[in-house]
Amino acid sequence: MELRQLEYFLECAQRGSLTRAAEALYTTQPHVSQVIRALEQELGTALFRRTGSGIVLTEDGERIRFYAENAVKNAALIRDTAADAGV
Amino acid sequence: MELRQLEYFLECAQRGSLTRAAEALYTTQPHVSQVIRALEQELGTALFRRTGSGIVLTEDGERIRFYAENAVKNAALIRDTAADAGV
DNA sequence: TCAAATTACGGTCGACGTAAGGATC
DNA sequence: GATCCTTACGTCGACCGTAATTTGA
Repeated sequence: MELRQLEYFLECAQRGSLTRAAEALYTTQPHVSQVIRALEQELGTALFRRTGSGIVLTEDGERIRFYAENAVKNAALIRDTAADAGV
Repeated sequence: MELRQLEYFLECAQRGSLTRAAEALYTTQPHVSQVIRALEQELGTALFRRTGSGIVLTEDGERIRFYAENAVKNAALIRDTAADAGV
């Protein structure tokens, strides 16, 4: 598991679409699909249900979302702390 | 920034030595050195002071440590949540 | 049938190891 | 001079993009 995967996951969860997430992340939709799928395989559970017109969080996905946000937020705090220290 | 870098950082901080951290992480000491250095460059600040007989956290390093622990802990919670869901 | 996701595949860049080179006590 | 960290360098695998295929309303 890596932070980038979690960032991709959160963007997908927020937008409800791999295509929109890919745009927001400045990458391609197949790539987002690969990253999410790798995360699901690593965790051994589906995070989204594919609906044919987008994606919807599964229960597992919703449970994980909070922790993913925390992890990403703490990474941001690290960057902020380092930036403040540099000033 | 990636979780693996933060895990390396925490192990180094805890052991006070790149060599010991490398053993604990099942990798080589030059690799740990590279990872830490890349993190320091990305953050634009030194996290450790090199003493010739090990390493010591700088003030910036100490400030960041707490957030790194939080990020890694939340990643662990994600794994736990997924594992419980699988049961 | 059409939009959205998946699979296949290839190039390139980074992760990681080995070997050699400083630095500090 | 022994021990620790750093630099240099090579290889192999992963990341990410393009193209083709599949899926579901």
